[in-house]
Amino acid sequence: MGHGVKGTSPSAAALDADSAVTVAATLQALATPSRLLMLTRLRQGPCAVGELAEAVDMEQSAVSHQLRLLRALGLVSGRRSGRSIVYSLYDNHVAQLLDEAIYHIEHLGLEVEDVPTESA
Amino acid sequence: MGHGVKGTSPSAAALDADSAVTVAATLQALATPSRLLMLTRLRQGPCAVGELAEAVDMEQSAVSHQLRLLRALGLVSGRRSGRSIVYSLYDNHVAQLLDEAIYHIEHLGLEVEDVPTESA
DNA sequence: GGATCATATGAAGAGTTCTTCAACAATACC
DNA sequence: GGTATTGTTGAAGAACTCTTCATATGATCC
Repeated sequence: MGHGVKGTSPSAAALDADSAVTVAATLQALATPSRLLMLTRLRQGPCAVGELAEAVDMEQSAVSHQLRLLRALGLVSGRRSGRSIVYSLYDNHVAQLLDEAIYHIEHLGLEVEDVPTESA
Repeated sequence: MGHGVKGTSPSAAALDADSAVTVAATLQALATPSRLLMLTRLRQGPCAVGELAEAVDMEQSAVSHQLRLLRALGLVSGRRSGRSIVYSLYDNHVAQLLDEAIYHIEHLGLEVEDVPTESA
């Protein structure tokens, strides 16, 4: 069936209102196709801005704006190298977060189910 | 330090534009404090709408609207029980996604770092 | 120094999203 | 049946997000 959660397992996530805000802000960063593409590209290895823009097919300016967001959240970091600036994922937590998010989501009970409240 | 990604590890997440949209949509569902609180509450066990509203301190109507979204994405499901409707996380992928997201994010290089592009 | 390349930044507009309020629906109780 | 309870739904507005265009900064090359 693919349904039903085991109940409160040991590592159940608990969250106070404050952490919720922080966590939400970070997840927001992964919640856009453009950023997700940028991040998965970076997950494969460091990459300069222009290159990145091409890889994900966005304007360079747009990429730069998004990079700023990602930087502010501590998800990526950039180092200048000659004229370009090379970005990478900040650390392995970011890489794993990405991997796991994608993995779980692709194994979910495939989107779009809207029957509001049907009784058997 | 706490920096640097090992490069392309075996399970590197790859994503085409289409999946990116799907994944982003789902992550969007986790990217709001209200929904995050609702989900972590549900992660502890099933719960009726009213109860949930109280638990996360939101208006019932607001909760209902968000539940609809979560339902549409296949993250939660509701079963009528008498007058109330009891919601639960849809399956373990959802629970794990939540746990892992929270875990990784709480172990990230703590938010807000804005130095745009510093050279060494 | 002046031109050029690579990136960042600011402002503005279109499009979304979240919440609230008011009304509606389904169930239970008497 | 009528009334109370519990949830859902729709409309409307405020707030926020993403992209684009134009311009600015910093580094390199001649």
